[in-house]
Amino acid sequence: MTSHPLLEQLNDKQCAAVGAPERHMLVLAGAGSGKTRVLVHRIAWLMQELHLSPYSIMAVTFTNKAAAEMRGRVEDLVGSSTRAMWIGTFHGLAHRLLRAHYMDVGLPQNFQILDSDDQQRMLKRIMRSLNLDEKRWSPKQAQWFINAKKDEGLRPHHLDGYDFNERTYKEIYDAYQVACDRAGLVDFAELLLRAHELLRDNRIVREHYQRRFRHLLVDEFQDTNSIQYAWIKLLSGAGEEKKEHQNFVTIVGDDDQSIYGWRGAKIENIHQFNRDFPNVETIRLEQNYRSTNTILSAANSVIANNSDRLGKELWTEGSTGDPIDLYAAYNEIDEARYISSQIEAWHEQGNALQDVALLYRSNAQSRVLEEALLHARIPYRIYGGLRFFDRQEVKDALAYLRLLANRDDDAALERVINTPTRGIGARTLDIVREGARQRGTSLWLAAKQLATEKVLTGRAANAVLAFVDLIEQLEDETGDYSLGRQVDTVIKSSGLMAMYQAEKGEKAETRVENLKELVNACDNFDQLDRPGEEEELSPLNGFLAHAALESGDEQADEHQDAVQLMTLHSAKGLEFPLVFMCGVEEGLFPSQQSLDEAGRLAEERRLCYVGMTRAMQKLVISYAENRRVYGQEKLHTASRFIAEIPSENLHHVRMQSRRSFSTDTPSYGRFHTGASHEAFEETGFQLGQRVRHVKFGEGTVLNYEGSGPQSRIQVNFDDLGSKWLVVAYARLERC
DNA sequence: AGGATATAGATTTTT
DNA sequence: TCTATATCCT
Repeated sequence: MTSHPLLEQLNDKQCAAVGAPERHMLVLAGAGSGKTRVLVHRIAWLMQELHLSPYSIMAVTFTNKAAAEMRGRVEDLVGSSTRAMWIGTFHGLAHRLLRAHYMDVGLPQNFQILDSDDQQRMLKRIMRSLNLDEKRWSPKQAQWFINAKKDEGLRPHHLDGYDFNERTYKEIYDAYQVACDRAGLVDFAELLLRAHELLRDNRIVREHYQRRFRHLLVDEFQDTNSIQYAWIKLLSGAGEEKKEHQNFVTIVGDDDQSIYGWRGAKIENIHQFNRDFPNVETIRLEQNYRSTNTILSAANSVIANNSDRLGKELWTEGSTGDPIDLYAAYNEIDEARYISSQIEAWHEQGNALQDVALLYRSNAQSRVLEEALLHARIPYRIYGGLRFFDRQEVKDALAYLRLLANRDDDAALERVINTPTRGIGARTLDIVREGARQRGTSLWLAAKQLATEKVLTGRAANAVLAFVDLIEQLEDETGDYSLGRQVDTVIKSSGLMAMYQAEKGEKAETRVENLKELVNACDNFDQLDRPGEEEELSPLNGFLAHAALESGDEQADEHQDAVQLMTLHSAKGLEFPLVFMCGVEEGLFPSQQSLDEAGRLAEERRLCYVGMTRAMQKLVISYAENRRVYGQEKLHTASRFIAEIPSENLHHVRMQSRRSFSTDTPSYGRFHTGASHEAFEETGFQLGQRVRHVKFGEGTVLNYEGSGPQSRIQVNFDDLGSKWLVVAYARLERC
């Protein structure tokens, strides 16, 4: 292949993928192998070399962030607009399809999207109305059930309902769907399912898109669920007879980084792809441009313990690098302190804090880490908190807007009919709900009718009518306002702003700020600036869709130099020079629950692989031998994943560095107040160490008091439980 | 309507 | 142990 500007600075494998002739392709892209680069260059190649119009290309991702990055990089590369290209998330593109064909799928033009919080509230109401035993059936489980079925492409009538549980869930699913349909509401799973049904059942629509999209590219393919895969298959026309058009699908993914099986991702889709699509060329990207050799060989060794892999081994031309530090902490506080001391050392050597990531298995672990960072005055940022459009006050405001856009939106009405309180209590609402149920109408209409027909009387009727008036008047008044001004008026006239202003405390102040920020966001919301949104959609509906589908990840002050804290899951796709993997203990990572179910352990191991391969220069793994879990002190052992790392790649950190324990705040921490750690270590024992007693047998050092030979030491004996002993007399042996 | 008290439940997350 | 929510009071 002769050199081409698009192929410069790519390795052979990358070139093969970018410059391939038109065909189905499976790109197995290992961590840090330049996956996005390949995708972006491939799209540019299709346009520049194969002279394809951007109109005929669709690229699908899972997150908005990935979609935005891809579009930006393609535009930089080709230097022209990619507006006609469909680049987006599965949900975003499905939404687009439904908007364009709302009549074909039986939705009102102004249908709205329910996020998972809305969905849960909706289910709660429905389950109440079905008079289900609330002890036995929870909205959470019902939500899980329904979404799982939708992800499998199943409607209530597909369920046989043989067992009692399923029969009840089926009933809930049914009632929920009826309620959503009546209110013009679509949940996330429904977006995908409805779009799938549209393509499946409507030949004209399907063929239109098949003709249009000659090339389909799917990122993070290992995370696709059944309905997403079915979607791709339909769009590509795979397996269909007599086609006058030929479509090509490129999937990019890494089976070793599939960590979302628990929410329906089907790793098997990668295998299935080879069966469903003819003449697939598989290209492996195994050269890693991120990590040191040490980190890669450790990660390779760990993942090698999984079976059924497509097979891939990362390598690098880079240096060996430092060994992986392994710190066996006495407890979680010790672990956090060790980490913060290491970060201080890193920072003092002139390195940036934002280059450091602390990764943990579960969110609950962040608290202790935060305390230690706070104490050491190290700034930090936690990834994946509550997002802007998910905040209570913002959702309240949006619910008013939704009601303006669509009076039938029962979920929105329920949320704000008495927020702020306007004398419409539970009793009145019950009557309205019942009325709506009997008449088969929306809550809005029922409320209005019941109040006018004097079914509701006195104060209740007046309150309901006042609410009805408020909404109708708001629509009249703000109908031709700019979006920002409209929202501003709604927030003020509804009394929302006043309600939050009346509350006191820091929390209330932020809420007021957030409401103002929402007005700001509306002012800055420019639909014309949004590629792929050229279909007619009112500014209000455009903004509501934006809020539901892109709930706004980036928080403020992200430019401050700060350590990043996040779960292993949210670290996927990111990289950091220095990475700490914390709490690498049996029962925590792999998690206890994953040990019970087949296949889950392998996913935990992939998660470990993902975590390790985030590190560029240095990886530090730590675990605590004692950890408080739900208030209970528990003994933990090192995770099996640690034993899967070759010992030549590991460096066992034996002792605390001196400075890490020079803390002068005695109240900090639960243990060893008074004596210093160093003084204790003079006794020859360490916290967490295994010891043997002539009579009591073997045990682990838990705690100590005092220093020198007179110090007392607490040992948790394997057979007898914990005992306090005086070091000088106990004649303990190390073992 | 709001404040105090009981009780369950507690991986992982994007859209 | 901590938290979110449900229920019970006033």
